[in-house]
Parts: sequence; C-alpha cells; structure tokens
Amino acid sequence: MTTTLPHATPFSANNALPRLTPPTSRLQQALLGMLAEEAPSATGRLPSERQMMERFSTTRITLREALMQLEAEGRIYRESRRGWFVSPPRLRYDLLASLPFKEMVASQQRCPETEVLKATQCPAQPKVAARLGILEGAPVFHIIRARRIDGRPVLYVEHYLRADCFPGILEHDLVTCSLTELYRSHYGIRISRVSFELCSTVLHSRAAEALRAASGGPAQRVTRINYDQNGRAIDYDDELWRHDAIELTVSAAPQGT
Amino acid sequence: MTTTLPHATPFSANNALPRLTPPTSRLQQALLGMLAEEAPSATGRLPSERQMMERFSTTRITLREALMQLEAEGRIYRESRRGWFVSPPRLRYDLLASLPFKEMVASQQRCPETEVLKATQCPAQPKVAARLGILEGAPVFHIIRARRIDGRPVLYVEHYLRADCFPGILEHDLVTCSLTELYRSHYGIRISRVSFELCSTVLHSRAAEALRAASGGPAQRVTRINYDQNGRAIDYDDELWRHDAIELTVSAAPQGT
DNA sequence: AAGTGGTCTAGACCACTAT
DNA sequence: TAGTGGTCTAGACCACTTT
Repeated sequence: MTTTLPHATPFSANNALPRLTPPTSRLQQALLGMLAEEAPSATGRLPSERQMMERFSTTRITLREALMQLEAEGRIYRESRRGWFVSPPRLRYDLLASLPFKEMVASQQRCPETEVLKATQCPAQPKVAARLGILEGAPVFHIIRARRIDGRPVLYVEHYLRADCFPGILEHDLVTCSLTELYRSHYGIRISRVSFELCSTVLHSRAAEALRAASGGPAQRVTRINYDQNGRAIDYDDELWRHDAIELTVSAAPQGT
Repeated sequence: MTTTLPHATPFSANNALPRLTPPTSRLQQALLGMLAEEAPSATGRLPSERQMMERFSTTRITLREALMQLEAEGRIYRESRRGWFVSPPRLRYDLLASLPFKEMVASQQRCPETEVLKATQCPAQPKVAARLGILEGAPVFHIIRARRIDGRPVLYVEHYLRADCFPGILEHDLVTCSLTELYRSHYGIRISRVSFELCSTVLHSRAAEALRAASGGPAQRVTRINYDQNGRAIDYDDELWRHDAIELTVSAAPQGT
C-alpha cells in the first residue's frame, strides 16, 4: 500500500544527486493532498501516524515534524493520545460586538456547548486585584468554564467577578445564561467599556486537560476587563483558545481622530 | 562540565523505578534556571545546542523539543542557523491608538528601524481587490517593509494602497515617514475607521527570510484596512509579527450599547 | 489485547555561520 | 576551517485509548 511520492528515493541521503525537494515539504504536500481528498470523512480523523509514516515511507519523527507544521498553520489539530484531525473553519470572534458565546457561535451556524468546571468565591490574587482595581484578598467569584463548538472543546475561560457587585450570582444557571445577560437583568449593570489584551501562548496543563489537548500546545490568549457605566472594573476574563479555532476581528474609529 | 540534574538517571528507561519527573520538564526547569542566571549576557544568546545537550545529559532531539516549547511560550526565539536567544519584553501594540511604528516603539523606550524591501505599482490581486473594494487588476501600490526593534527584525509588512488615491507616493521617503502621516500631509486623507483581522499562523518563506527566522516559525498575523472620511477603503496592510514580539491591546466601548 | 500517540535514545549528513 | 543549526534515520518503551 506504499504510495510513491515524487522524488521518493528512500536512500537519497547516500545518493550523489541532490534531493530536489526536502522530505518534509514533500511530506507536507502529500499530506495536504491527502486532506483534500480523504479527510472530509465525517470525523475528520487522519490515519494513524504509523500508517502515514509507512504510506509516505518516512520516519515517525519526520512525519510528526510535518504534522506539527500543519498544526502551527491551523490546518489540523490533535487531541491528546487520540490522534490528528482536520481543523474546522475558524470561528469569527468580533471583540467589540460583545456577543455572548452562545449567540456568537449560533449566528455562524455552529453548535455551542458549555461546561462549568468550577464556581467558587475566593480572595483576589494580586494579579486579579490589580486588574479589577480592588484590594488584594477582597472577595471575588471565580468561575471556570470549558466551551465547545460542534462538540470540539476550543475554549478554556476563567472569570473573576467582583463579589460585591454580584451577590448570589453563583446560584444562577451558569451553563445556559451569559454572564453579561445576568449582569443586566439581575443586577442592573451594563457594560460601557471593555479592554482586551491579546497574545499568543501555549496551553497550561489545566487548560490542556479541559480541551483534550496536549499541554504546551499553541494557544491564543484573550484577556478582557469589563467596566460598568461608572467606569468601574466589574469582571476580568482570561480566555485560552485553541489557536486554530478563532479569527479575531476589530472594527472601530481610531482614537487619534 | 556535566551539571547533575535532579533525578538525572541516565538509564532510567531501563530502570524499575518510575521517573519522578519526565526529562522534558526537568530540562525546561533547568533551561529556565539557566536563563535566569546567565542569559542577561549582552546578546541574550544561549549556549550551542551541543553544549546544552551535554550539560544536561540528554539528546539533541529531546533538547530541541524543550527549546521549542520555550519558543512557543515566547520566552526564547531563534534566528535561522544562528542559534537561540532570550526574548526581549513584548512590545505593547494598541490597535486603536493608531500610532505609527516609529512612535509606538520609541514611546516604549525601544529603538525602531525600517527597511524597504519592495515598492512598486502592480494590478490588484483578487484578495486585495476584494478588501479594498476595487476591481481586480486595478492599479495598487505594493510596499513591503521589514521592521526592527532594538536591532531585532520582528515585523514583515505588505502594504497595498489604492493607486488612484496616492499619486506619486512611491517617490517619498518610505523609510522615515509613516504612511498615515503622508496620507494626511500630502493627500489630505484622514483615517476615520479601521478594521482588523487577527490570527495566529506561521511565517511564510519570504517573511522568514526577512526576519532571519525559520520558515514555518510561529507568527501573529494582523491585517488592517484603513477607511477615509468617506468610508472608502484606502489601504490594506498585512502584518506578520514574530509571535513573541508583541502583545496586542484594544480598549473601546462595545458596539451593543 | 491490540494499537495509538507521547517520549526518548544514539547516532548521521548537510548547508551555512562564525572565526 | 571548525562548529552550528536543520534535517533525517532507525529503532525503543510507556501510558493510554480503542476494540
């Protein structure tokens, strides 16, 4: 079942002729071809590494190198110990539209799901306190959620809410309702300003576990601070997205004008 | 010169005792320690891979795995075939402040430099035409620049300007002057709206070459469309940043309010 | 129980950089 | 010219998932 690749000379390293194309990029081409042809198979799962390595007559390490390149490009992704998959189209995430996750995903004809991993009250750590403009150790609600699109876990979020602003909020349904909707309907608080910090990093172990991903996998961090009509910081979100899952968007008038 | 690591049991694979800490994370710890102690050495250059691999008694492949993890975290970076370096602090890039590169970098006590790689007129490719709202093949100016911070090349930009808006702009000094400044001073065009698209990808070969980086290295893409006071798209920028070089920032009123 | 991905070993050659 | 990073080979064991 060994498909012959262009320039597939198994012992070309010992060959006087120069390799026309380096194995990795041949491999990538071949893999892309494979994705184009076969991948639309329901699950989007790729063949096992050993199968691919045999099919393309290469080593596991070399094959993985090529796969990880495609992962970095956002074309494929892996689930820990489960294998490689074709990446679905990116979700468009308009930062200033401030749509709740559920609405944002649904409006793009995808299926949103949420799971609450933790919801407690605790004292504010220094970093959280600084961002919320409150004293270290002041009470905050700490909510951790994992969110899925079409069944695939793509987002790990930690929310920190000023406890004094939202008494009893943990009693509400945190799976179905959006937090900003609760702010408005139950606490009369509207969000009048948001500020974001975006940076590309990696998944820490807890996030990785929640996303069925490899710890250290590529991630896009989006942190967000919401301010109410009085300019007071009311909550702070720390989002970690699988980096291939989103495309961020901003549209506004520049401030210099 | 071999430093003993905690749990450094060279043949632990054949050992009945479980490894207390996996080699890669031991390695990462050790490397972080090394960075903390020695790295502030002027150039920020790390020892050669072979030296590190001997020092930490491991394999080159395993060592590189650990280094690439740190690269993904944005703590170190590499220059193609030149070695590994400690990452300088990220530049804060406020998308809506619309500060020219030079001012933005200087305001953060860093030293900006610019190099023009290409500046020509050419017909608009489909993608460019679509974003500028002009006909395919309509004339655009195509400018490619590489930009450095403190001597390190971090940004590869391609600009596409509507040629009908900016006659003769290629005659100007594109190294020293900001484009938006030229728009205002010579063409009476102000930017009244911007729209961004952000997404994490990899460096294509031209960008990699310009940034002395490995092709396929981690990158942050920032595309930007500028609109004038009549709501007409006047230029389109495609920026590729070394992913560890920036931290993006947005602050504004959400649009739902 | 079989197979998978995750990790690790122990080498090697080449093109390029630094000296 | 010596040494470097980039790439590749040919194996191996383990913990976990899947069947």
